[in-house]
Amino acid sequence: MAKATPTPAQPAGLDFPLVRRTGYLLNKAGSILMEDAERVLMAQGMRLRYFYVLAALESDLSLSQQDLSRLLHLDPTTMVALIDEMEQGGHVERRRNPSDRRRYILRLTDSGREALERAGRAVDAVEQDFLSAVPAQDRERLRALLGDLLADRWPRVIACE
Amino acid sequence: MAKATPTPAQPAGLDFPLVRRTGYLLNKAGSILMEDAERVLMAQGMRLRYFYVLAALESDLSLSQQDLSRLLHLDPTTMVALIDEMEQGGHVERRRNPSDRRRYILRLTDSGREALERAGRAVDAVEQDFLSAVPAQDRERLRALLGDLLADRWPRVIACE
DNA sequence: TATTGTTATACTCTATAACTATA
DNA sequence: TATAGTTATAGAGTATAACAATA
Repeated sequence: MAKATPTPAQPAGLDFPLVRRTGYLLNKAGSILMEDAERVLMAQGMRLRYFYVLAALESDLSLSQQDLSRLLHLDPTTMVALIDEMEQGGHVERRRNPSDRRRYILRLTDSGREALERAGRAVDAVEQDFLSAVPAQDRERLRALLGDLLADRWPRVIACE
Repeated sequence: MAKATPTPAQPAGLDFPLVRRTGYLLNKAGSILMEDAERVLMAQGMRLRYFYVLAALESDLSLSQQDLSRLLHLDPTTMVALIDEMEQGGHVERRRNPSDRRRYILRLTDSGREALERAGRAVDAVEQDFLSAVPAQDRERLRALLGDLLADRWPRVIACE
């Protein structure tokens, strides 16, 4: 509110019709942020989707692989390979679920918890850098708006236990 | 402002730490919108990146293939295949640039202009549907915020000539 | 019969290197 | 020498189908 920006969302030096579409901007912002995060995490031997899995497992919900794949919108078969890599990296453990022996219960290891924290700090920095063009109040406003927009779009099933 | 939303960006039924990251929300919003648009455009024999190319060519800037690839952040070699398809579909024409015979000048055909309009309406509908969860004032606010965030991130070179 | 995890496989997308024609 | 466009090709990512173990 304090900022006087009567000008439209048309940035310096670039004028083509897509730039005035919220959808295109949303898409672009998301992919830029993803690429930046991926680049920073790579330096830690980490990847963005590893980070997503670690973050999802932080809440002790007894998630299975397919729970995870639904939650993160990844194919179950790619989740197999993903968890393979993360288990080999020592960040995640597979235990059989005693009450349904088809499923695993995935658990963070101590090393996984450390990696999560380290990656979290890196991703924080990337996000803050990206969002620094806008005052803090607007950053919070943006987060709230996005939360509202996505409220009905989260995956239905997050089966625990 | 009229809406009383003291609640954080934590949607109904889903609580895990990623959901409170603006970066994750941005990413998710962008990819959902992209998938929705792709699905709708498919029914017209259209694709989202065709639409991007058509929209970029609407402004008569004498863009070459590499201009386009820089503008849309696509590899020059994928741009070749892309323009091949669109030329075969009759939406785009390649003409040699007389002042630099290495380059093409890409032009919309009449059919391409029609396809652009039709696709534009479809994408409008998708965006409006996605954004309908939020009042019009906030939609405009969102667009302005995203525009500010991206102002410094647009590709440097948009050679016209 | 349905579901979880798994493998093998095919398909799409993207990136790399080498070539041509122009500059 | 450098650049625009092109081709061939390799690599990553993703999706499909079939299977074993369990429910």
